[in-house]
Amino acid sequence: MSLKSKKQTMEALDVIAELFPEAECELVHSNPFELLIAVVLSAQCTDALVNKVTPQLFKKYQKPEDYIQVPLEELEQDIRSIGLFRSKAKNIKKLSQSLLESYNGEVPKDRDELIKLAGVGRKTANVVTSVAFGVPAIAVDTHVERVSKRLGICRWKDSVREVEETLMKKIPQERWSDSHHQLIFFGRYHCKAQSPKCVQCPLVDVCREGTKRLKRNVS
DNA sequence: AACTCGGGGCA
DNA sequence: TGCCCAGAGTT
Repeated sequence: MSLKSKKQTMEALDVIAELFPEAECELVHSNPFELLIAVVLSAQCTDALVNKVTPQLFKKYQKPEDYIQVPLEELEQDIRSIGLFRSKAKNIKKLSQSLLESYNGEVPKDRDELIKLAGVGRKTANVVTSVAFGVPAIAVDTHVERVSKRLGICRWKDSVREVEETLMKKIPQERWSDSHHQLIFFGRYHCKAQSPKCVQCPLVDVCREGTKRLKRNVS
């Protein structure tokens, strides 16, 4: 099966953009440091869950120093209602330490620097650079990966890195950030992992799974 | 490449 | 009440 061309990819993305024209980062934050913490917290849990703890959290902790000074158990307690809180608390303390030691307590704008921080991987680094600093980037999370594969924008067997590279090749740079958010919204609310809304999907005929699902009478 | 980590949310 | 969701780190 041949890969979808640039033109076909952009046609599909235009349809998605029409469905979610207002798509943007859903993590509540008011500066790059808060965003970084929010994205680290959001690993393996939903943005909605993170948004429940961050208002109180950001009131209590504003600077890297605040996270360094607090006992680990207390920070764990403050984020207990979201998953993986132990490792996340440890990572936030480590990350804050690195920020102070190597970056004067500021969040670095360079993706390769961000990725060195504890708890920060490709996805987190891309979100922070693009949302906080306006650097064009495509962060590949499970939604982006699933949608890209179902629509044939990339190959089934592609790694996260390959998905990212393919998307960057097929999408003009000025649309990276918008498309990234629109793909996430499309995956989260429409092209869901288990129960995608194929019946009302404008892209069924393009999709590798859609028509099969409809024939099996799966909505 | 496969496995682990830990909760909330929803059927 | 048990299944589904969601990245980074480790081996």
